[in-house]
Amino acid sequence: MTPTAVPRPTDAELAILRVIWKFGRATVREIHEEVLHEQPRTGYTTVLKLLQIMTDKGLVVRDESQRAHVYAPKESEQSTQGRLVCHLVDRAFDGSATALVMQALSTKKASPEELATIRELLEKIEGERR
Amino acid sequence: MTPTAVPRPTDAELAILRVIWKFGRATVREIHEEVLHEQPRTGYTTVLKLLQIMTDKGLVVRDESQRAHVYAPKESEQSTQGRLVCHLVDRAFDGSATALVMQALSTKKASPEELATIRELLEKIEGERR
DNA sequence: CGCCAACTACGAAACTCTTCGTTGACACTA
DNA sequence: TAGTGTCAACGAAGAGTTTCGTAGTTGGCG
Repeated sequence: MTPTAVPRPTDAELAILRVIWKFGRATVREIHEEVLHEQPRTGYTTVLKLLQIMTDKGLVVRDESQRAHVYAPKESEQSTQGRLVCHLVDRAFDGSATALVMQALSTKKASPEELATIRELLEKIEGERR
Repeated sequence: MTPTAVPRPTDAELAILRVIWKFGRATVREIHEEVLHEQPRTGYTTVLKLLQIMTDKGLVVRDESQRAHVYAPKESEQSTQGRLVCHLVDRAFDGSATALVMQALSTKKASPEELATIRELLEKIEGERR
């Protein structure tokens, strides 16, 4: 099955996607070992099964030319994150991305450097408005 | 059962929470009619069942003094949103709230007024740093 | 009182998510 | 070639989510 629209990844799937994004491409074993750092109680076959499901869903693509299959993301990290943000905004913030931004800024601490980066982006957006 | 920690609401639960937040408190019928505007194919008993589950989970509190029970949020809208944002930040943004903010600002459009509001918050945060 | 409408409660079905045990295939090596 | 370790595939179990049909309860009214 090859769905046209890439679905939202689940929590366990995201844990795997984070590793694949980090490495670019990786085998099941590499992913498994990396996942163990975050979730020490994860079985190898659990990761494998997830990857098979994710391949069916179209979240990752699989290179089977080697014995140890190599997995790569189908979509960029940004695209996936964007979809997740949109979903949360619609679900919990009545469609207002600004409300989410305010919430995020209030809740979690950002370093001065990060604040400066956000400020730059703000100015860039405001600049484009004119 | 009365769990100590309030869990994250599911998607269907959030649709109901949005209505309750909007009204402050509401009966099943009121919630159902409001939900119909967004999800036209939702049965009355579906909403009722969800509310019963949400009561068990501690997402809402129920006033049974009237025949038509009245539901109210257990937690504020902000607290719930904060928890959801934290979860997404951890799951998909490697713990960086800034990355999520950047993504949200890039993806969805904000009005000049909203941008100004965000800018104010930024300055307030930067001010507290000193 | 007896009926109707509105309401809650219950249980089950269908579906997804997550996990893992088992199996069989493959390759290296002694 | 027989044994050992690594790998993917498969199936199933258990939990959670979502939906809704059905049943039982309650209040009001003729």
